[in-house]
Amino acid sequence: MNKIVDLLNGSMNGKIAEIRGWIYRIRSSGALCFIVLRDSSGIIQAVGSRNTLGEEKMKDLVSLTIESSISITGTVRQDPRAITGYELDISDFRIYQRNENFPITKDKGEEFLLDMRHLWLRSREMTSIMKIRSTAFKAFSDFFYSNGYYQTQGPMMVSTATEGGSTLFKLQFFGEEVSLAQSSQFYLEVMMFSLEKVFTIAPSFRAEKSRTRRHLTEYWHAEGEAAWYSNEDMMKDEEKMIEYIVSEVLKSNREDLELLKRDISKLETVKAPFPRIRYSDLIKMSNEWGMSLKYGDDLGADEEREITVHFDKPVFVTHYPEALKTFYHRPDPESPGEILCHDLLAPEGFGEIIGGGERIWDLNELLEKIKKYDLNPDDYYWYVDLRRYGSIPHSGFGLGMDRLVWWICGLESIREAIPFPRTIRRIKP
RNA sequence: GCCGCCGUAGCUUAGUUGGUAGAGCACCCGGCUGUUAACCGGGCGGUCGUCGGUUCAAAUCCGUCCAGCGGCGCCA
Repeated sequence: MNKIVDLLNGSMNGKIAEIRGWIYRIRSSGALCFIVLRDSSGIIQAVGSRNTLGEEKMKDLVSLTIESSISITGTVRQDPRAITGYELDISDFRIYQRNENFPITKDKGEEFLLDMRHLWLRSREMTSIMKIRSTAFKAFSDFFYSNGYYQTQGPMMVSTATEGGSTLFKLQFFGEEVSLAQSSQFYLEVMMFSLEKVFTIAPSFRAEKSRTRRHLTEYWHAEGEAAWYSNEDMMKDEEKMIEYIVSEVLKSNREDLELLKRDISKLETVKAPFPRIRYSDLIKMSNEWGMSLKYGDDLGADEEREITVHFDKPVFVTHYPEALKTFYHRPDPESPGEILCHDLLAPEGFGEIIGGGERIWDLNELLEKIKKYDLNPDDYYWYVDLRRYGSIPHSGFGLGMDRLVWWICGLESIREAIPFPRTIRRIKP
């Protein structure tokens, strides 16, 4: 048994091969029939002729439908007329399943394809995106493993909010109301006290009623937390991590990027270090670029888009005003009113893919912040305990893996970057 | 939550100043020895999202509800 990709490099030319997979295209012209077969490695055209196969078998072959499963034996032959440069002269075949008509044909709308996602995932576009996604997930883990981090896991059913109260998915837990995790950050902070440097890749759930091309209600959140790290230390790991993931995709998925018509030159410039811009400086710069932002304004999606087009690589925005971020961020002792945090904005208008920074590690400072944000300290007793017993400076980050894949692939919507998107109006398939 | 857009055959859609619905794909039948989401001939397929209103007459104008998409906010 051969993989299709192995028939396309010339080494099998003139030899007998057997491949199996699914019918990607089928056309017949009387005594000839052309089948483009697909497997996970690629596509190749196979040619059946009545003269070779006989009337009966030819009829069997010609009447097959898109996505029927079949194995084909034949002779590999180089032919410029074939879609991938080589084709297979069919000497024999075995049908595994003869399909009813496949629901997906050409000219399908986005909504229909989302309903048929379980079948649309077989398309060449989705296959390429999923291969790139696989590379990205592997590269993320590999990077942190080789930089002294341990992989760990937090719970997905939680009783504590990380960010705020309004965006939680509630569910019943033996009579008690609990919620789905919005982030594993607090649990990573716990694990940090034994493992020092930790990372996780887990789903996060947000019940925000977002209706944009960059939001999912269930997304894959890649988070890290590192003991003794400053904000700057954390950014250094992150930029190397992003550079590594992009370089791994460029190495392993060049053909996939080409199939997606991604401008590869836009990815080749993604090399550390990335620019770091303080929020206050960004406000000044943005006014030179014609935006009317004043200190204290949050960066909206339009502003992010406008900012990122001035750079050919991702850019860190640091030192936001305290009021713009949540309670656990550590204020900068050297710059009152500002916090030691960073967002990473992906270029070409894709915008925020990482949020991170230094965490408050002083007990009283944290307790004051909890009070100031009108939160109940009892809900956070274990998080507060971390500041009670051997507290240390530390930093962390959260990366939206789907947003990363969305940007690397240059996709229209983040829904294309995940196999089974969950949005405000989609829970199937 | 706020703002905008859309809904016509299984799918993608055309439909003029209101005059009674047209195409491509898919599907079925037939043809074709080099097709590239082939081509040629024939066939099947519509409560024009729902309910109501205006009118001699509504896919078209008005209102309602339903469904979807996008933008903002929130964030990754």
